[in-house]
Amino acid sequence: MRIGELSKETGVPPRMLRYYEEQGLITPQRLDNGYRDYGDYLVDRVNKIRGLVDSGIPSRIIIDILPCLDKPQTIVVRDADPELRDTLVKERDRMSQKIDFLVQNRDAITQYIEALDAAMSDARVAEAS
DNA sequence: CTTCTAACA
DNA sequence: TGTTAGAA
Repeated sequence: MRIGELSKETGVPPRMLRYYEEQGLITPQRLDNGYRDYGDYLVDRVNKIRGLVDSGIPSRIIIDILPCLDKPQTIVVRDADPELRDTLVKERDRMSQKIDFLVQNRDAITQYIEALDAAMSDARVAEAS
């Protein structure tokens, strides 16, 4: 598929899809006319990349994590970089923190929705009488 | 009409 | 990141 379709499928603007490529996150094939040609499997990959990017993980780290996203998790570590490990641990902890934050907000919203429903229910009763 | 690159705001 | 230019 071409960039427009992948953009619709993933919700990632074409501008960013080209940027991902520039960062080495994805390497689409090229058509005879020079247009980028994305395989269907890239839809899933782009969504995962976006998830990582949205989590605030720098692209250089994402490039290293990308292999872990592929189904066969045959992760072969050639260079055990202690600095990278440290960075990833920090990023993972930030993610956990963000998740906890989201869970709290979700619960708060859920409670508010329940209060809304109750209020609407009361209003309906009042209007009926 | 869609995409490409490069560059500006 | 959005947008715009001219070209394919």
